[in-house]
Amino acid sequence: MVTRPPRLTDVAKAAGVSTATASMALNGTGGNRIGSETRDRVLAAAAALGYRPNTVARGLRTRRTQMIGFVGDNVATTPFAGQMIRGAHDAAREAGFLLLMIDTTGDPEETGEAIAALQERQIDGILLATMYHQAIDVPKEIKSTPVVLLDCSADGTVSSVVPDERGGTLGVLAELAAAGHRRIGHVTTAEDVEARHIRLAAWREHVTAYGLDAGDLLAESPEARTHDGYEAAMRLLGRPERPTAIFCFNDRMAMGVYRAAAERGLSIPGDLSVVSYDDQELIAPELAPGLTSAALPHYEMGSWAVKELLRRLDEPDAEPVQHLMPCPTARRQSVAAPR
Amino acid sequence: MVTRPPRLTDVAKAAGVSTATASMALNGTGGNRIGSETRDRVLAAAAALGYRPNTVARGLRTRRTQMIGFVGDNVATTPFAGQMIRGAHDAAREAGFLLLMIDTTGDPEETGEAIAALQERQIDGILLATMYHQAIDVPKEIKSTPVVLLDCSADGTVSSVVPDERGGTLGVLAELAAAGHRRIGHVTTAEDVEARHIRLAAWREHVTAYGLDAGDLLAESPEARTHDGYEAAMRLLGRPERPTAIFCFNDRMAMGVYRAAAERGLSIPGDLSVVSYDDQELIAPELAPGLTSAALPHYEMGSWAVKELLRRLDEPDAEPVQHLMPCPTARRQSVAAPR
DNA sequence: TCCAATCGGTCAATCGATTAACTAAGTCCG
DNA sequence: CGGACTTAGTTAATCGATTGACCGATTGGA
Repeated sequence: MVTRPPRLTDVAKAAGVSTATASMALNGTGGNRIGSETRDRVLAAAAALGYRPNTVARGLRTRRTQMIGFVGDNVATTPFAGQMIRGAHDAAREAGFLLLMIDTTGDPEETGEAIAALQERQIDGILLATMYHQAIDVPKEIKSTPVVLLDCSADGTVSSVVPDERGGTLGVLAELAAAGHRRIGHVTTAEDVEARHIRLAAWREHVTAYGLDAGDLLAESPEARTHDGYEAAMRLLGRPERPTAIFCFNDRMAMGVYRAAAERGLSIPGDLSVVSYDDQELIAPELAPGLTSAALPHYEMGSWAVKELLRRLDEPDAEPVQHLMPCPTARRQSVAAPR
Repeated sequence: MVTRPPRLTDVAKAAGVSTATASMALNGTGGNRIGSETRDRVLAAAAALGYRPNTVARGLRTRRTQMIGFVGDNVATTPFAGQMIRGAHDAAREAGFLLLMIDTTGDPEETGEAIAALQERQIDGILLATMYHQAIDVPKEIKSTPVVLLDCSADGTVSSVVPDERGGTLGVLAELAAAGHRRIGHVTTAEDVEARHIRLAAWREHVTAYGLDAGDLLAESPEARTHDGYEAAMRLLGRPERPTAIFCFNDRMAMGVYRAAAERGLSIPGDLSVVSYDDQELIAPELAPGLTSAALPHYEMGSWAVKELLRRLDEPDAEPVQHLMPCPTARRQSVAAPR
């Protein structure tokens, strides 16, 4: 016998009340219109029947689906920023929301379609996430739907959260400075991304404060892969007056720097200290010696974004907030005093 | 002026027909009851108004939400199996479905709650995924909801897809055999997971076929992290008659094996060939030399699972299928002929 | 010529909740 | 005693689509 799941009507009938009463009793709405004895009867009936509200029906009536759309460019599916989803997921679930996820290639048209698909499903709000910190245009498809940007920022008309790249950079550089380093090199990518610019600028500021020529200490490669890091480091370590420490654009490049150091016969951290950015879980702690790295607070950003979104659902007219999330330094063994 | 999105009524009015007609025209339902001229008028009106159906209302009526629940234990949020989601996501989207994701810690009670939360939302089916290939009990909460297991298997009453670990193992071992290796060691974990058992058994079968004693060639560590691989390899390479090649339980352990080889003064692949399992994108291609590894077909499994689920939505009485997905060998530079 | 089938639609019930408007009974107080 | 409140509910409209039942006008066959 196929029994369909119980409806509110069934609960109401079992408790001997109207569906209106049952609804109010279960949801605690309607102020004090429901007697406590009646409420108990309804609750008991619901429990006995194993009643679970049909949120589709509820959503139709209330225009709230308790679902948040998560649109990301390769965020969900690449190893890098998964913690962003985890953070969003946890914060959402805590508030009784679920994440409806769409991953895109980053193509604006595709993003637009994704947003439309989510809006058809009447999601309550949208999280727009990118894989790397960057500036974007908010798609015009989002008109009335509340939105929060994750790891990207726009024109200031919507809330957003991005990592505090400058703070993170100064953090790991301070680590080196505290160990006594002055000649700190930088190995970076030539790609035109926000992260590169900010990290580079913060590093430049730091070294020029010591009166050093940043040009002597900078090495750049076309991309940010292991091999690019290797190449840049080989060049940097081949210069007449080599740096005593290197700050890498990210952990992947740092892996290449480790390789280059080994090839040049330099031990880390004895001959060369290395710090980096991203604190990727599959790299930074796994390298030997463990890599000191500024952590991208993916989890915290995801969580913050959901909370901000929920806040805006309650107060649609609140001022948009541009949030900078701190990047704490993950200390490991790749830093020591220079020889 | 806040204009609410157009409803079917608006389209019908604009086209001068009833909502019934408009609905049928837009959905192509009702056979040939709609004249082609009328249909065009409706379509034009819908396009002009920018009409998008409210899928919540539709879902209430049709009992189909075009959403699939994805329940995973840390799957979504760890770097490892993200491609599983990607595969499921793409296959779902192609069929007009979206993924409603819940990540759990693997705790059965939590999983039960996750399933209930999804069922409340009237998802059409559920994908139950685990991070590593393992046997599970299908939660009893899933009664009437169609379900497909991803990277895990159960009692055969539901469809499932898991990697063909045996085939994958034999694949990389064949690679070594073709290069001329006989004494092939195995570095593995002591954890009680399906993957360990199958890979170990396939390896044992392979080496005993040469009349070798598997015990001489096996080294085990408590877990499967880099350091565990390092320790096991150090022991294995310290034995009197060391293997000419090592098959590692996974890429993480292989990283440790690389380190051990370097420490013992053995070059890869000159003195020692190494093959592994998982083909993790942040490890296998990034090591030097690139690591030959049996790839876990996460994407394909995710995609297969969704297709199977959709099939079962159409034919609920179809026989459940237990699918083995092949693990192709990713060839790199870590294999050469023995000295 | 007349009945039945076909064509091209419309009407109204329905999915399962929420909630504004209403009601009936009891209470309070001048 | 009577009007105003309070208490504890009920009735019925509503959200926006889908779809079974129905209907009037043609067409076709006997």
